[in-house]
Amino acid sequence: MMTMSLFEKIAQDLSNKIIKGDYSSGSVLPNEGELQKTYGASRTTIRKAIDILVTNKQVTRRKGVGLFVAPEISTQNILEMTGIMKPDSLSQGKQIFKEHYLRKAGNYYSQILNIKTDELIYYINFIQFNSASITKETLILPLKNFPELSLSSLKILTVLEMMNLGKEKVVDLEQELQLIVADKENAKQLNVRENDPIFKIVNRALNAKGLPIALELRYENALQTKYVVDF
Amino acid sequence: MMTMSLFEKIAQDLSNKIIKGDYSSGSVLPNEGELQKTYGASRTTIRKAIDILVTNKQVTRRKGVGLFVAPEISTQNILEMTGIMKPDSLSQGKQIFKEHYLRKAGNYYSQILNIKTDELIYYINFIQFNSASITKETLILPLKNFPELSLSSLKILTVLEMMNLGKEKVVDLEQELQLIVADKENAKQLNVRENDPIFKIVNRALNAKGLPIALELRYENALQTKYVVDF
DNA sequence: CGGAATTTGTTCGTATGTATA
DNA sequence: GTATACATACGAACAAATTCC
Repeated sequence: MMTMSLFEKIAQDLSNKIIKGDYSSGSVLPNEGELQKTYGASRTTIRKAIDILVTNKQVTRRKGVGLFVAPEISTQNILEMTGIMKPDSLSQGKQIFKEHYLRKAGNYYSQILNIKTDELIYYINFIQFNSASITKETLILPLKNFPELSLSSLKILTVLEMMNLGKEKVVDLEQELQLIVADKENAKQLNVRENDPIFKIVNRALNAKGLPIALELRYENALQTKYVVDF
Repeated sequence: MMTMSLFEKIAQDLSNKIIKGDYSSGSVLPNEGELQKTYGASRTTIRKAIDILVTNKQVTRRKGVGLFVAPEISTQNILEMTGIMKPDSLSQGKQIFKEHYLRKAGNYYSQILNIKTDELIYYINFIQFNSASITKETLILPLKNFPELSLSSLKILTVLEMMNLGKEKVVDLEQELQLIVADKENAKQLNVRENDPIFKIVNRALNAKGLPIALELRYENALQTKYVVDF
């Protein structure tokens, strides 16, 4: 029987603990210093052990922050990602009101929102910084549905609250979650490289008759986010 | 003919590449990890190869930083060290305006500057941080030569430009380059240990008559600087 | 907003055990 | 037996990102 080297044994042990659920999914692992004490090993050895787990996608590292269990994607996670539910830690993020303007719907949005191509829409861009990731949100609101919208008040509202400001109430939400690769613009705004995987989430807010009254686009770095899937 | 061992062959190959100029003088060599991949050898072997080059003074090592080609000292280097010429990479350094005050010349400076002991001089200290090293500059300007000096504007000026602000133009520069050991004060400011070797550069700015009108002292860590000489 | 503290990232320094020619 | 080569392991120094106060 081959004797395992120390760093392999530590990797094995940590892997078991993660599988057993000793460290809650999506939350922190002890930092390297703690692990050194726990296993009585040097930092080099600890890091080699974690290298294995990172390769196996069981653990993710974030410089200046710490080590994290890489969780599977779940219903809970999807709800948080799509903005239906916000985890406490995420709601602390700094939101920056990037830009907003009125424009004509054009072919693309007129189809989705079921309006004429020359109808006016509010086009609003947010960038949300969390400790974990950057999210870009684009909110598209047809002017006719939101005639009294005060753009200066947008900053403090969640997207859902905003949608409910309109003339018609949002009673349903159609959602679409896609894994796409970043184009040049997304790469810059989300601080990732081109062709890195990113999540695109489309929320269509519907009224009681099932007609669309608002559209929300969200982009989120798929690698840095805590929602990890296999690529 | 003896067959060379692997580490000797690697040393030979690296040496050739340095001589050929594949790695620019004073800049980085691939790190040990890269060299392991390049030569398909273990770290021990790579280190033995580099040991040879270090003994031959072709390479210097800096813990936590990397491997460097050890350049000879040259006219170019001396010009850069003395501040006559600034290499592009060095000019990016952060300069901190440490302290400045008016004081009497005293015996020491009165002799060098050919003024009376109780004449007033500006005494100005800079600390310059580069990624490679820390340089301390002391500038001594007799008040009578620089009556309209605005100390708040000093930060954005190079020492040479500053000297040319005075009543009398600098037409010549006497320079002296010494290798000394750090005293307590220098050790602290340059972030070296006491008795570490440091360069001391004295620049005497002279007017048309050959009389000194300003004095500049520069101290630089001789070990961390890219100008490498034998100790 | 700036500086100190924390944490991971990177790299060299050193030592030891093992296999092999 | 000795020199060579590889893998492992512990340290230290420096760098960069982030968080905290």
